[in-house]
Amino acid sequence: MTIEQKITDIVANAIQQLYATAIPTEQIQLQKTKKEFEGDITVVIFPFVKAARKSPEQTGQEIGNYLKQNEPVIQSFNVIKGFLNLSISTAYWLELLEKINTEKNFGFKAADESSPLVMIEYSSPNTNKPLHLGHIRNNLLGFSLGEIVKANGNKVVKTNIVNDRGIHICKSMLAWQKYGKGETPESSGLKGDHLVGNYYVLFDQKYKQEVSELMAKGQNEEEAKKNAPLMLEAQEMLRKWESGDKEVYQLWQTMNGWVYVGFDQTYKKLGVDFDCIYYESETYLLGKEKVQEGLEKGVLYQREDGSVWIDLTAEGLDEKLLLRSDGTSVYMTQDIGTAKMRFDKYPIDKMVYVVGNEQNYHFQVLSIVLDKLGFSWGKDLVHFSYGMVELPEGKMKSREGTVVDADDLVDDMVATARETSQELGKLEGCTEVEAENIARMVGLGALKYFILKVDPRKNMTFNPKESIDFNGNTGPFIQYTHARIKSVLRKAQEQGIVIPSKLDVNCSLNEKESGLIQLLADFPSIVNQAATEYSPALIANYIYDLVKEYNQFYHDFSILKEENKTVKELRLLLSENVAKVIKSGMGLLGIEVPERM
RNA sequence: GGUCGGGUAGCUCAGCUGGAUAGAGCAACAGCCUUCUAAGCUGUGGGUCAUGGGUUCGAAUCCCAUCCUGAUCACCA
Repeated sequence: MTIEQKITDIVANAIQQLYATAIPTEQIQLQKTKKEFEGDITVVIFPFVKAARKSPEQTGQEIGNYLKQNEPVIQSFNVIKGFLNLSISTAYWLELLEKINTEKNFGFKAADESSPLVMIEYSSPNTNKPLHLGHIRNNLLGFSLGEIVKANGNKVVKTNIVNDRGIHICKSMLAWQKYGKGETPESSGLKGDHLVGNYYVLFDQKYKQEVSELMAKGQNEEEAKKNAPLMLEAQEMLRKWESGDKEVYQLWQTMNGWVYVGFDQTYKKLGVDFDCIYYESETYLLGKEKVQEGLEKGVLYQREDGSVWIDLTAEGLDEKLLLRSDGTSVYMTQDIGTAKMRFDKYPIDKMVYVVGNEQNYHFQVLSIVLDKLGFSWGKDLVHFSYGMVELPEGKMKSREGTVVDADDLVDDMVATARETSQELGKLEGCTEVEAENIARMVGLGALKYFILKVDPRKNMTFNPKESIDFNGNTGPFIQYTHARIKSVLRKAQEQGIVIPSKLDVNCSLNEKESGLIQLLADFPSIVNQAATEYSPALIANYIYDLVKEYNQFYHDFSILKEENKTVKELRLLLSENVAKVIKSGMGLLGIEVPERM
């Protein structure tokens, strides 16, 4: 039972005793006491004044008195306006810290056999271009959500659906075939995904040329776009692919292979991974089957031209296409097939799709479609819908070359971290390998934290001209604090100090210390909230608060030079546990923390 | 036009299940290293919380309207 629950109960009793009124516990509002007032926990009195028929101040006094008499943990109180500020006893805080210290995975719940299985789909790249900043947000959010859901006692399966087929893939294949002169990653030294991406861009350029030529000859834009030879060729290529043309298929395999090697490097660099990867080329046919089933069941209907639709007007939505008139599949079809494949393999209790908010409508429809097709989890699938990453000028546009490449960005961040470390002379005495590993952690930490600290639902702005900060509310600031604590702990060990797990009950506590313990104690509920709200940002902001508070404490009080032994031990134990929570919290964001930096 | 988001300091963002004088960081300026890591700490300036109404003891937070902005409404993915 937490102190908050305890106080809530006693406040309810107090109101019952003092005013003979039963008050629902939801009406008992507790909050942390603001810094400028004395106390740790504050009870908001306003909701009770009606029952008390007294002024807020008087009511507060009466309830305060009752609490103090009936709960030894409450040491003193004061009432300011309608707020009852309670000071909690030192003994309570010390015990709380001891308890936190005993839990190695403090704040985390372990999953067992009977835990629900949550599948999280994220990343979901197209194989025609390299990953960019938008994908980075997706990948970081997906990975972090996985960690958070896991930490809340669920089994998690991370999955990825690779969009490896379709007209867009054929475009880069065609461009390579026509203009590539046999270029390979080996021959050019380019990363495979970048190489393929170049041909996708090239296709677009050549295609635009053709379109404008046709328009010059008198065709309107729509006609020209349809009739451009390159587009016709690409479509022909897709048909050949679908009919299993050997040459096309081989080209497709070769080029996708290049891309996968590139993606794997990027994923590895980002520190994200998957438990199972699906490929659209392997699932889209299954989707078609499932659509046929739906047709037979009468859930779907076929038009005269052979196209298959679902009518969602009863749900307030439109009619939605599931199969084209020529029998080829669309986006939705593939999702249905992938869903079936996953469902066959895993006992999925909850499915989470990490996909941008531009696809809100798609998932609204998908949920209903899956439900109608008989997937038990279809109805309450979660579309984790996150906002776009925008540049100061607006949306990133690959055709205009304004995309921020994922590999470049990570490399830049690591390089900046490396330079900063050198400038500050922080890594003297480290081996080159250690120094490089720290630069990697810090550079990546800066990028990851920058992205994850903002509310995922909101669009965010990234300014490539202003590099991501390393000071203030940033990943490196948090990592730095962790390194600092570790440094103190190392020194303590060198001095032969053994940090006790039991503290002297007579140990005194200053405000920073009790405040830190109180913050530490919040961690489990933050972890829980992050899962129910699907928000890594909550974790990020919490850790920042904790770290900010710790740095003030660190600045104001010395630890190893403290003369009072019990106080010194307390501060060490406190520091150790702050480091522990920093590390596990950052772990939930997929951010590593160094021992020194 | 329909549907769904978003509008908080010069900039990037917290706060949004209603509670005290709306918070951080960056940028600017001024301080703090013979003391456990200054990637830190302290201070100053900076706000009609888009606008107008409403509900309430109390509204950045809830409701309504308006304005601005984004996404979406494809036989694209």
